[in-house]
Amino acid sequence: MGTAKTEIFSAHQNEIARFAKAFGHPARVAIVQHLFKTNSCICGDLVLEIGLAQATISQHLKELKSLGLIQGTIEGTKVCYCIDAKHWAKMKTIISEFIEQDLNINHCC
Amino acid sequence: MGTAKTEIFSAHQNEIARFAKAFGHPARVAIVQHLFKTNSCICGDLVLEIGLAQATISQHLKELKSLGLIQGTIEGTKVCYCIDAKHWAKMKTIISEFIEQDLNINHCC
DNA sequence: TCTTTTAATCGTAATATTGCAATAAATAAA
DNA sequence: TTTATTTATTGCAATATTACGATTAAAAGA
Repeated sequence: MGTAKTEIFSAHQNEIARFAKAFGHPARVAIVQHLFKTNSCICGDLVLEIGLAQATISQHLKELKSLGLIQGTIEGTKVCYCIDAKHWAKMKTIISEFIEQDLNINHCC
Repeated sequence: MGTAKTEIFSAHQNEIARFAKAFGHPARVAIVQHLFKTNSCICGDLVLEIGLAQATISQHLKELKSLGLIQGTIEGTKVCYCIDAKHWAKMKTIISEFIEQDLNINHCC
């Protein structure tokens, strides 16, 4: 237990959940917002911008990176992070389709 | 630790994260999809539809209900769950605005 | 080379989440 | 009233997540 029973759900359902989970923490929301705002960013910026320890930010960045939502390029001793447009668009399609479902006309309750 | 430091983030960032988190588990994704498909539903249906124990489904329903995304009406010994159109629309606006941000033209990496 | 800067990783503690059996609660049906 | 039927709640175990200090790794600069 403690583990989600992913095997009983469809690949699509799991994919929606994985993307949604990525945004399920305010730090990751803030990171993404900051990357959109500046369109390029070094990690140190984020540590100052957001009030979490460097190790914690690095961990959140790793999660976003593992989903392909952001991408990091090494620039000397710094790492330049930015949104990965291609994967972001894919996520956008999948999540939008899910949340923009229309209700049928007839309600029961 | 183990607790997210919500206090250092804006109300808006926390709200995005809370909604996203609700869809961060495939069971809740499946529940929502089923409610949209049938537009009304009893809990027992969900236990059969999804392969989780009754107690587990009840717990997931509670989480969705606490965010106002779904609503339950008691019908005898059964409970009729459905999407709460008003709150769903609010969530849709908030999440859409977040994921549909546009990238600036200039990329650094 | 030695030091500084920057980010990743490791180790660990605290809390949250997931899942389910058992039980309770509430209504319907016999 | 007694017995289903159905869902919520409780209690617990297992795993995941969050956070951070300490350390490591890698490159830049003195």
